[in-house]
Order: sequence, then C-alpha cells, then structure tokens
Amino acid sequence: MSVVNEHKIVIVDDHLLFASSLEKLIHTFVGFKVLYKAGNGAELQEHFELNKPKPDVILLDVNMPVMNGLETISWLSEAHPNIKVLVLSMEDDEEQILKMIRSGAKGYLLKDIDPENLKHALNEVLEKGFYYTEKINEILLDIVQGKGKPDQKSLLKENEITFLKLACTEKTYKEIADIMCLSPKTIDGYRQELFSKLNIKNRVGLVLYAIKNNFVDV
Amino acid sequence: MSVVNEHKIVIVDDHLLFASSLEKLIHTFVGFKVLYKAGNGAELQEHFELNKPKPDVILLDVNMPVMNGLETISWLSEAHPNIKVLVLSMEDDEEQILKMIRSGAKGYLLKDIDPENLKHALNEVLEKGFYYTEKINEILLDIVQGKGKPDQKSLLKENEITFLKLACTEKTYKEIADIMCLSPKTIDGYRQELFSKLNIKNRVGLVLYAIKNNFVDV
DNA sequence: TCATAAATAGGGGTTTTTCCTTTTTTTTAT
DNA sequence: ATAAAAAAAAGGAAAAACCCCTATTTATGA
Repeated sequence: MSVVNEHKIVIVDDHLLFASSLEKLIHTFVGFKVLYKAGNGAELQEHFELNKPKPDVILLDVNMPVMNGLETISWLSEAHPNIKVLVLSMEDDEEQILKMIRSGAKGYLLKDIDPENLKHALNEVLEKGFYYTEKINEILLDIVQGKGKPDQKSLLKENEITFLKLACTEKTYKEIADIMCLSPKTIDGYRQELFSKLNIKNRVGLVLYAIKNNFVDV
Repeated sequence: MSVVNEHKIVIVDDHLLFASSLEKLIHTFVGFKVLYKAGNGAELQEHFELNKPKPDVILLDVNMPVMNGLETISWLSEAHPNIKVLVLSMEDDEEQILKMIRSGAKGYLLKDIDPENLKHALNEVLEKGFYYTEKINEILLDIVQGKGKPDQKSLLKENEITFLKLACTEKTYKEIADIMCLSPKTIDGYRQELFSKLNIKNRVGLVLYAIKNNFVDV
C-alpha cells in the first residue's frame, strides 16, 4: 500500500494510555499516520537525535513532568520551525493559551473536543498553517483590544510563580533551585522578593497566598 | 460476525477526545466492545434510564464537572452492584484511591499506564472481580496494618489539632508554644508525632494536610 | 552604543526548624 | 497504691529557613 502524501504525526504526552488511544483514533483518519510517540519533550529530542523521521504535525500535551509543553514548544519553534505544533490541554486557561501561542503553537485544542474536530484541526493546520478555535480567537481579539487582564499578572513574575508553586510542596529551597536550574541564592532572592511583595513572614504565608490565589490546588 | 461472549464496556469521561481515542484502543482488544460513552455520571444515568444495554465494566474518569467520579461510583455500587467499575485517574493520590475503593471501585488505574496494562486490568476485573496494582495493594496493606491514615478524626488528638491549626499561621513554634502555654519542646514533640503520623517532611506538609482535611479554611 | 534596570548569584550571619534521645511529670487502670 | 502508659519537657546538634548587603551577568531602551 502506498503511503505517499500521508501526513505524519507525532504525539507527545506523558499519559501513555491517552497517547496510545489517540494513536488508534488517528489511525481511523484517512491520510494521517502516527510515526511514533514520546512521553515528554526530552524524549522527543532523543527521537530527533536518532534521526527518526520528522513529522508534519506534533500533538503536544501541556502538562508533562520532565520537559513540559512550553519548553518543548520553544525548542521546536526554534529548531524545527516548519513542524506545526498543535497543543492539547485540559484547561482553557487564558494565560496558558497565550504563552503557547507566543511560543509558536499553531493551535490550541482542549481535550474535551470532538474527534471530528481534531481531524479538522489537523487538516486546517496543514492547509492554512494554523488552527484557532473560536474561543481562542475571542481571547486573541480581547488581547489586541487591550481587554485582557493585566493586573494580577504584573504582580508576580514568571519565575516567581514557578517558585511559588514549588514552595507549596515539601521540597527544600535547595531542591527547588535544582529543579529550576538556578542557584539557591537566586531562589533565596525570589523568596525575599515575594515575602516583601506579599507582606508575609515565612513559607507558610507563601503557601497560604498561593492557595488563596489559585496558584496551586489543594 | 458473532458477538457472543464479547465483554461490554462503557466509558465515562468528560474529555471526549480521550474517550473516543480510548474507544478505538479498546476496539483493538479482542473480546471487548465499547457499547457507548458518557461525559459524566448524569449522562450515564440517562443512558441507563433509556434502557440501553448495561455494560460488564465501566471505565470511569475521576475528574468530571457535573456528576464526578465519586458520586457516580457511589450511585453505581448502590444501583448496579454487579457492574465492575475501573477508575481512571491522573493522580495517584492516596486519599482519592481510598475514597474510590471504599465507594466500590474494583480497580484504580493511572492514565499513564501501558495499553497492555489496561487490557490486563479488564481481563482481571472480569475474571477475579477486582484489579489492584501493586502500588494500591501496598496502600491497602498499610491500612490493614494500621500504618496508613485510617480515620482522620480519631487519628489526631485534641492538642495536636490545636497545634496543627496554629501551624497553619505565620507564627513560629515558639509563639505557638506561648499561645498554648506549653514548652517549645512539647510543641516540638507534637510536631514530630504529626510528621510521623501523617508521613510528611516539613511544615508545608502540615499546612497542606490541614487544608486538605478541612482543619483550617483558606 | 552606553547607561540602566533586571535577573542571577555570592558572602556571611542569625533564627527557626528539624531530628534523635532521654528524663520528668501526669494520667490511667488494676 | 502502684505499675504502666501517656504527656510534657529537655539536651544537643545539624539542616534549613531567613535576612541583609554586594557583585556579577544579562536584557533593555534611549
């Protein structure tokens, strides 16, 4: 059987059950073929380094433990700009959508979409180069018109938020520094900055603030 | 083609893409057949009320918006006790696992399992009536041996609860000791006892535990 | 480009937390 | 009344958190 003009897809998702299932679903789409799967961005890099064939489209999960969606997409849009990346996410978080698109995602799909929608999105992204749902178009429009929510975001910086979330675990600051690949002294700097900004005294205050403001779930 | 002895499965998951994909995956398992899918427990009830065929096994997602996994499983084990329910979850949270099993789940699977594992779990649950992974067996064993966390209320003593609540403020242990009119060394004793009982490493764990178990409000 | 701001990182110190062991005091049950 | 159990307290020490100040290094904008 000829495989000419079959569109090649790679799935990057740490939930093997989902990835495998999705693979079967895509097998039912004519003209599409799943080349292989990866559990995270780092694994994808390994595949690439082994000179495995490159896909036309990557279906990318956002929440992954090792090399997460954002890191992966940043690398991809840098190193392999002509591979279209469709982000698959559980949440329709405005911030997250924006980050992904800014980093080079060609589309953002919620995991509760209809399978037909995925097929459509795949076709669109191959044809037009991007696929944005109506909802995302609305968000993008809001941003252009300056209607977005600027305030909350400006208080805490990117890395401070990452630190804040990690501070809500039982990890030591040293361990957090390792995870964020930063010096413990830098982490200590974030801590002092947050204590001052949020007017708190210690790590308990940090945890309470994070929970109250939905930076972490309990 | 005969469908005699094909095991009937129903998928309950609000992520349509996952549910549909999973359906395709199960189609590749010989001897299994997906009857239909539902987006949540309420939808499943509707299916049942319409006298649609009942499945042998239900694959149930935990996190659903309308009628969540726990509610669904409680209803099922009450109204349809001979339908085996396999819970599919993202997280391996001990509390959650216990709640599910107490409510009548016949198995608990993480979404990052291997597809073959799912097949195995389906076979096991049909054959033996249950399927527990090693990890869950460990947890269950801990409970039996009293190592786990059995009853939250009776687990903690009066003073320990008082201390726990105060530990969720920005006060130092010294200050907590003053408030409770006890020696800092006694407070330290409570702390050690709680760390050991609750299997936590530091004060962050204390705060998270207290919030999760409604000892304090946020 | 150059000044400036921001992010990162280091030095070095104090306080608090954490841990392990042991002792004293109080409570409880027989 | 007394042995056993539970609660309170302490000694001593290492690790982590906390704090202030300074020095790079990296972005950024006029």
